[in-house]
Amino acid sequence: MDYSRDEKITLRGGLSHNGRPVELVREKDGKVIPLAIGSENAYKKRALSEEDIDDDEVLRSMARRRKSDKPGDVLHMCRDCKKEFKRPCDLTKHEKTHSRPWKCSEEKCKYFELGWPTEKERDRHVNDKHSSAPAQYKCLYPPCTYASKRESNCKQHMEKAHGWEYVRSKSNGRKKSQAVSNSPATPLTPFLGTPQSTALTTPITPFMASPSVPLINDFDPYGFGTPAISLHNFQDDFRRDSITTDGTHLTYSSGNSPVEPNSFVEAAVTPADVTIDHTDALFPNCGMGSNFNMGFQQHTPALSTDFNFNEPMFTMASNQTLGLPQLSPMAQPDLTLFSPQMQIDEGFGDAMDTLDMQAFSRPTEDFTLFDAAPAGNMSMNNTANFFPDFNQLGGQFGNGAQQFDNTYYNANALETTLDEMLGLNNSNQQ
DNA sequence: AACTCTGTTGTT
DNA sequence: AACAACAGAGT
Repeated sequence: MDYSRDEKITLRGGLSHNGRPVELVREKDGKVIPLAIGSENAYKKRALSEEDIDDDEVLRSMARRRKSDKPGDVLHMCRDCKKEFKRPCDLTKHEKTHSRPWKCSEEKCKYFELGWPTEKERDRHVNDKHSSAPAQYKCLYPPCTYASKRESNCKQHMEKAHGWEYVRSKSNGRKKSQAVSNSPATPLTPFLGTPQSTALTTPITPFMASPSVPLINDFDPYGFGTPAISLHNFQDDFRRDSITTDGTHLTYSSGNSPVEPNSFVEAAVTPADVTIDHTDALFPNCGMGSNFNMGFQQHTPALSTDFNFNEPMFTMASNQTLGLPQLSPMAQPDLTLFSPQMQIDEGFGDAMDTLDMQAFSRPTEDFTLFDAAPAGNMSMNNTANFFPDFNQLGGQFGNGAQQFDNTYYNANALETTLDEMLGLNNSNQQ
């Protein structure tokens, strides 16, 4: 390695300075570059067998800096591979790709020694390689039979193979397109249709939607079609921690992967531009885990005028009406533990009386739905009111005061909708 | 700062 | 094309 005259080699750090051992660094052009320390963890780029990165790689890495990075930004450099990160926590995360502390439990597996950078990756690996019944994410465009153990791959498949367009819940640094944020035109273009929920497409799903269930007109700009709802066993721990929609779909996702075949309520939704992201508001302390979130994201302004709150927001297939939003194509992974009695033309009674209700059988108290709350906030203390069928059957939610964040939606409008919904439950079952 | 989700990109 | 690994960014 050549060093020019404008460089200097110095000792930096030390436990009293930055908590790290003193290291030899090279300073050049205002940059501080740690010198190689003979680490056994020298960064191997993706392929673990690849050779150590060379100077070209360092330059490429530098070139990848974003334009938005200001010159004064303090970058945090990995001592092993010299990669830089804007946030310390990103460096911390990156360093895990060297230490790989999460080990596979299978002794014969190479990842028993090697490990994974994150628990999630380790779990995903176990699902991929060592699970006797790995979770599967299925393509929801019938009759496509694609399935993947990876949710992201399934999503990618549906986007590429079927033109599925959905609004990301995170921009990941990319600017949201106008179409997403403001214009109804693009997201509502009905071109390719929208994948149906798992309940509609997977043979294993017992709760098939009735083809005769009418669309909810104003909520079906995609021709999304028959709403359906599935009630899967609530057994094991409930580890999904979010349900989101993107204007077209609701999506469950899991806080831990792989997900055991948990059960959950699943439904197809008419694609109102609604994002559910604060499930705690609907399921306070009902045994689904404290991180189970569902909430509402307000309709995009341009679409709001089309939002007909006089129409039922949620419905379900069969003869049931549950106050549940319909779900998304990604309401996955595949759930293999279905109760045989969960048939479409049966009520919930049989199933709900048994283990399916266990998750709802927490102690509870009665509350008033939308009890006196400050304007703009809805305190929703009796979640069971959202699920009168459950309630009638003896299912109960735990109590817990939750609030919707009214920055996400128009509280009055939603309340109106919910009133309609509840009214529908009482008098308009299909 | 950890966790989470998602996009990008390398590898198979 | 699909799988896999990891980084960027939001919560």
